[in-house]
Formats: sequence, C-alpha cells, structure tokens
Amino acid sequence: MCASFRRASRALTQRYDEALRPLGLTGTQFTILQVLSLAGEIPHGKLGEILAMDSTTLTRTLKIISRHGWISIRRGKDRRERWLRLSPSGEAEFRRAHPHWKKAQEQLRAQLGPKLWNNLMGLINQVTAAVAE
Amino acid sequence: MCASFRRASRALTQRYDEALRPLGLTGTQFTILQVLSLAGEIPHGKLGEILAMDSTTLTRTLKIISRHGWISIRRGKDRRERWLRLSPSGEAEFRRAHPHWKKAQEQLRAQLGPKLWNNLMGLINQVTAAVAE
DNA sequence: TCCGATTCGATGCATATACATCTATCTGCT
DNA sequence: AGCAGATAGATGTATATGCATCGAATCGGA
Repeated sequence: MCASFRRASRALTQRYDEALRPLGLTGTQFTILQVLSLAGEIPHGKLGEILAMDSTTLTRTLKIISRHGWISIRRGKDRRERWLRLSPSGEAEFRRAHPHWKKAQEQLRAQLGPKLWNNLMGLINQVTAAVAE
Repeated sequence: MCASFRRASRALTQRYDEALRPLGLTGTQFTILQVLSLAGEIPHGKLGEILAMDSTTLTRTLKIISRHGWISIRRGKDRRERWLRLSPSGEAEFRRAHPHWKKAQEQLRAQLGPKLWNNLMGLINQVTAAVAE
C-alpha cells in the first residue's frame, strides 16, 4: 500500500510540478501557499498537522518560500510559537499560480472522470485520517 | 489530488519506515528488494519504469542498497545497460525484512477493512497508469 | 517560588526525488 | 566504414522528507 501510494505520488508530482515550473514553484510549495490562503494566520505546528508533515520538514520548506518574501512570521503570545500568514506578495504569487494548478487539476480530473475522482478523494483522506491517528 | 496523495504518502511512509527501522531499511529500499525478488534479473531502466521512478533517483537509491552488497550488477549485451538482481545476501535481507513489512501491512489492512483496502488498491493503480501514460 | 517535565520550533545528518546535462554506446543511413 | 541522432545510466544541483537532538519557553506540582 505504501509503495502504491508513493509510486502514484511520484507520477502525480511530476505532472503538477511541470504545470507550476514556469512560476518556479513546486507542488509542495504551492500547497503551502494554498493552505495559508484558505486558513489565514496559523501556527507553524498547526500547518504541519494539516499537511501531515513533520514540523522539521516544514521548517525547511518555509525557509525556501520565505526567500521570496511570500510569508510573514510573527511570534505568538506563547513565545515559542511562530504564526504564519501570506504576505501581500505571497497572495499575489498564489493568485498567479492558481490557474496553472487549476489547469493541471482539471485535466487530470477529465482524464480520470468525476466518479473515480470523487471516490478517490474520499478514500485517500480516510487513509490519511486513519494513519495519522 | 497531488497534495492529497503526497499527504497520505507521508503518513504511510512514516508507519512503514518505523516497522522496518530495526533492520536499517526504508520502505523505498524494501520495495526495491521486493521487486527484484519477484522479477529476478532486470535492467535498471525497466526497474525505474515499474516503480514510476526517475532513473536518476534509482541510481542513488541503488548505490545506498549496494553499500550493503545486496545487489549484483552486470552489463548487458547492450553494454550501456545494467542488469540488476538480488545477491544471496540481498535475498537473505529481504527474507529477514519481509515479516516486518507484512506486519505493518496487515495491521493497516485490518484498520481500514478489506473492502476499502481492495477498492483503494485498484483506484490508485488506475491513477498511476493514467498519469504515467 | 522553584524545579522537573513538556512543548515549540530549529539544526545536524541521512535518504528520496527529479531536472539538466554529460559520457558511453548503439542504431540506422549513406 | 563512418557519422548523425537516439538511448542507457551517471553526475551536478536543488528541493522534499523525517529522525535524533538541541535550546528556549511554558506548565504543573511541591
């Protein structure tokens, strides 16, 4: 099961990354912009939880995104926490990238058909929920 | 879809890797041993195709596995090709690791239920086939 | 109040991943 | 035979990923 998921992920990642390449963005980076766009300001740890991503992995990826100035970081009342949100240029970058992502997504959806698509989305999220506890 | 697959893959990988950690093996490495165990001797490129893995990624991972002497590499009649197979110690390592992998797999299967499990396996492989052309 | 235990995020290290490019080899055409 | 183009893998570089560990801040009980 793990191998099947990883193989599908490799194939999908190549396709989505290709669509985003003109922007110099990867799928992983786009996903973070997207979550922040939807969630507003959230703590580092919470973002890692949403993505089921180890917080140390997130630290590195945020550093790469931050090089472009797309993220604002604030200390929380709990001064160990870092609260993240998109900067204005981050919002602009997300708006620029969104159509490219959307196109890849729609193309794949058309290829698989909406029934398989919806079915899959549900099942995958069930697995993530089950495995991540 | 890409983000959902990647998130599930991260969660699953942590679980399978934990099961294999006592052996010093990762899930990716185990998968390669498994494919070679099933396939016998195959060329580098063919293995990459089976795994939907870029051949350059495979080169690095094979190098890591080869450090332990688990792989035999021969030149083909076409002297550009590298034919791979498990060495005797590679077969032994696979046999050692198999119960650990099996246990993680069975535990997950029990958690998800056979119906969801079989359903998912089919759908995931459909996606891989569709995306990898 | 104080101290041990916990939590948040960062760093060191190792593997996973792939694109661009390189070298060696092969294939087909002349 | 000889050369142009194609193909198999390897290498340079960058991102993705997470475990072990660390320092700082917080929390909870004595």
